[in-house]
Amino acid sequence: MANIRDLAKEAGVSVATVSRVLNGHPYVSEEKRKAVWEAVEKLNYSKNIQAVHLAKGRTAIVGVMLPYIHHPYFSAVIEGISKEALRYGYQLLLFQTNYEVERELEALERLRMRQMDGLIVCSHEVDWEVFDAYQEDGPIVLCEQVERYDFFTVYIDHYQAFVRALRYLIKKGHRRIGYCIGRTTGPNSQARAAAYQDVLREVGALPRRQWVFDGCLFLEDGKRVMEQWIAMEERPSALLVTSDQVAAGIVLHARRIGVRIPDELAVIGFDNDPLAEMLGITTVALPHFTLGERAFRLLHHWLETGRVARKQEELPAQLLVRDTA
Amino acid sequence: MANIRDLAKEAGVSVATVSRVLNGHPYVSEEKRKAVWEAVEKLNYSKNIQAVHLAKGRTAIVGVMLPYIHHPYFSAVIEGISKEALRYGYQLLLFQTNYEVERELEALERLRMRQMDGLIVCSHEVDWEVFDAYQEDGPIVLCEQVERYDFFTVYIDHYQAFVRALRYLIKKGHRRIGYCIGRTTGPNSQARAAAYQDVLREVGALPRRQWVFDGCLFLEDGKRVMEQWIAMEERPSALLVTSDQVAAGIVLHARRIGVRIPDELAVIGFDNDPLAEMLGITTVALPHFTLGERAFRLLHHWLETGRVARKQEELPAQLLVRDTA
DNA sequence: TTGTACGCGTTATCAT
DNA sequence: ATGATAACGCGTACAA
Repeated sequence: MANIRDLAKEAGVSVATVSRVLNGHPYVSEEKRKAVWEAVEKLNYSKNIQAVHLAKGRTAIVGVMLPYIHHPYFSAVIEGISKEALRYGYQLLLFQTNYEVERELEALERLRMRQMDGLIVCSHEVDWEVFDAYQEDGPIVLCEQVERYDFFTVYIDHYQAFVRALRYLIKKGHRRIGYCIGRTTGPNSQARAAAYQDVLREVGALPRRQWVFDGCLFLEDGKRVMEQWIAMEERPSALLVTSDQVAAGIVLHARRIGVRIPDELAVIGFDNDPLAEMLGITTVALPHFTLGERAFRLLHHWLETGRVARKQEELPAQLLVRDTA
Repeated sequence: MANIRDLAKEAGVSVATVSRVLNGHPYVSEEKRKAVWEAVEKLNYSKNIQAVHLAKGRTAIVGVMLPYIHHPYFSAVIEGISKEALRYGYQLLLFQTNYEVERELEALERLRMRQMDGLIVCSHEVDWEVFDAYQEDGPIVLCEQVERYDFFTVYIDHYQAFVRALRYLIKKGHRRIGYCIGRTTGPNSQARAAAYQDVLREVGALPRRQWVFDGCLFLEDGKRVMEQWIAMEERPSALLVTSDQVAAGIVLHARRIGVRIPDELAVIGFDNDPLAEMLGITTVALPHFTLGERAFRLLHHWLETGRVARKQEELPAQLLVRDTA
């Protein structure tokens, strides 16, 4: 493949001039400019972007760390990131981790190796401490509320969102309340657990371990929850379900087996997935797409200017009352 | 940041030796090896991957071109690609195109600039001719059946899949048959259109333009289709719906407005989405995840060995009869 | 307006 | 086993 030196020879100019022409710099005579472009044409030249990256010390690539892609929540976040990245001429490098520590560390190492200019972490397993250690290698944006460390973050206040949904259920007269969650680790999950404890105690209701359903991510998990629920001696009368997919699974399976919702079981989902709207599921709308957008913008603004208005940004959640609670 | 020369100086060896140690080459004395690793530690050294890429002429990065991410079909394909990429130590660079020609060309230009070793095209708008022109710049895998050009392809025979579903409907006595599709352009869509024409004519039934519903991608589109259907003077008695999301939208809205399925309207979805299973939707199971896997493997095998068993691979589709047709 | 020369950080070849 | 040195291809400071 032809390189910049071949072009220079062909066009009868210096490599510096070639570079200037290629990058649209001023102070190049029209005839040399023309000669260079003709050489480009003739030699079928194309820039080697790797060399550009090396020479400039930046890549206009942003890494995206996330456990899996095939999930409405994460694919919405990426879509938001992607849209903004496109807009500002950045590219996205994907790091799927499956919540494996090994994978997460590898992504961080890539930041250290300067493969990308920054990293957006959608969700993770390793401790904040680890991320903190990598902050000197490049800007990192976390999609969660962080205490004790000084990170760039864009987040939803899951504690408050949970509190609001719980209070709503309590106002409706519920005291036996449980919830479904994707996993129990991770700050978002822990915030929810705390809210659950706090609010229930507040009204003298009993938080029960067996009313917390773990591993709830997909539609099928909702079916499983419903099967467990029906088999229980003491059933909760209401469930907070941190994914509308799961909530939909619950509602659909309930219909099938003749459990009346919300009379026998009230359900509040999270996300405001189109599926929740279609099924009339009461839900806490979460701005996932916007979360991705803002995460990218924060990173981008930092990369381009070296400063930001504020390092933390909170996004609102909103309870949408429909038919299931 | 410390570089390899700093290491050499610190360890009292040459850069060549440093490189050997860093890459685990043999023929290095134990003491020098130790000295180098100590220098790495002391100077907090990390490789610059951009320089590695430049020097080696390859990146172990694969590009993925797709219109959007936030859709069950595409996110399943990526998940398949991602899983295999992880396994073989490759990284994924995302090119979201929104089916805009401009974006697609940009992705191809990136291949030309050697930003990645190869490209997987999940779906696209531009003509095959364009892709053909870029084949010399790196291996390209298309996820569709291609005639007239010699591409790497992994595909589902959508013509046959459609034929089989249509024949099933006809055997059930349906003659007024329509279908829902994501878009009308693109080889997969055209194969389906051809199957529709061919099979209906075969039995003397009438293919009708107004029974072809375009722009059907998401759940909400199913609702829209149902509203259009109910408003029709002459309604089809059966619909092939090329996305289970849309099929679910149809089925759910039908329930709501009291349209009996399959009696008044038979529905066959595509994908075998969990939602289809939960709703008892008859569907044509399509191996999206596997498609992604195979696409990556094909590319990977070519990159590593320079040859493949065969450049084209067909994946099976299977009709799963449930309750809606 | 143009060219020379060096820097970016590695890898790889070729001596020794 | 080890070291000089030449690629890899581009950007740019500096000089002219």
